[in-house]
Amino acid sequence: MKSDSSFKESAAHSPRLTRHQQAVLDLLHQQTDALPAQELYSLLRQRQAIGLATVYRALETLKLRGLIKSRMGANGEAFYSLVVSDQHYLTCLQCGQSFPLDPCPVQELETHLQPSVPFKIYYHTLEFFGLCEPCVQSID
Amino acid sequence: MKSDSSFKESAAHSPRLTRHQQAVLDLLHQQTDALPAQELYSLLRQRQAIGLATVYRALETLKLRGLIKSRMGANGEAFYSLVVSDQHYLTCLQCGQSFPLDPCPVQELETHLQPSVPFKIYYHTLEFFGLCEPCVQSID
DNA sequence: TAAGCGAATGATAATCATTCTCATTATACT
DNA sequence: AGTATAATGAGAATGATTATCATTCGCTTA
Ligand SMILES: [Mn+2]
Ligand SMILES: [Mn+2]
Ligand SMILES: [Zn+2]
Ligand SMILES: [Zn+2]
Repeated sequence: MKSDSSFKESAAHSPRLTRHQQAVLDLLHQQTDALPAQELYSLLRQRQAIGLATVYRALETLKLRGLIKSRMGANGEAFYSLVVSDQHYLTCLQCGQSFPLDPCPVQELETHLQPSVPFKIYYHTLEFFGLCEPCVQSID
Repeated sequence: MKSDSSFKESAAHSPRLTRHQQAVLDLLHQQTDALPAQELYSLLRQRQAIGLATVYRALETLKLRGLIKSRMGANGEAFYSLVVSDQHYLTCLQCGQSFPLDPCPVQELETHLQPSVPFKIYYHTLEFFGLCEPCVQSID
């Protein structure tokens, strides 16, 4: 059998992913950082014909299935990544720079929390905000 | 002396808050939940003349001073609240409903983290996403 | 107190990510 | 193949936020 670079979903009752939904998911598998929808759209267009609305709809579908997640950036754009990725940041309110933080400090918490709530948890967001060293000084 | 319902800022080097900035801060002191800028604008207008742009600028100023914080809602609108408030939610990806979660599970973590990073932490965001009980079933 | 000046304000236009519309096309099933 | 259903794409619409820019405010100084 020949190798298959796509990542198939094995969910029991969910309908199969469409070609475009699969393409979006595959693309996210190749990324190390979360990307905005518009950026994913540009990257996808380099390889195939696809509409922007379709990208947004695919992202919505994948998110409802618990395969990907999104975090809202400061300027109202959403950044998408795989649910399995688990990266958090310190973000400067002044210059906007983000500094990665690892490991995830709430992974264990989520595991403990899940059994105690009537809610199926897919993922979490966690971010710290403040001022980076250079910006703290430039405020004076 | 007569009582003063406003909340004065005692920062050492920061310029005094303007009348409108103070009004925004006072209004946030009266809220139990985070509110979007547009909503704060409506509430403020009931008591005084003020421009929408001024509300946004006041919120930005107050945030840079570490007095208030904001979290981005799913639809791209920011919700503002006092930094001292510390409330997190479980949010359903399907119906959008939010369920409060207390106490804050990372307050202690933030305290431990602060000394180990070259960054002045003002506040954090933490949110869990997934499906609420009714929505889990309606998915099938 | 009057003049001067930089910051703050407000009305409005511009921006821009996201969502909506609807006609067209692909897919699943008989 | 023929029909029902879902997906797609082009472009318009939406709506929160930001940028403009002329005016006003607050404060210092003569
Ligand atoms: Mn995490
Ligand atoms: Mn908290
Ligand atoms: Zn910074
Ligand atoms: Zn729900």
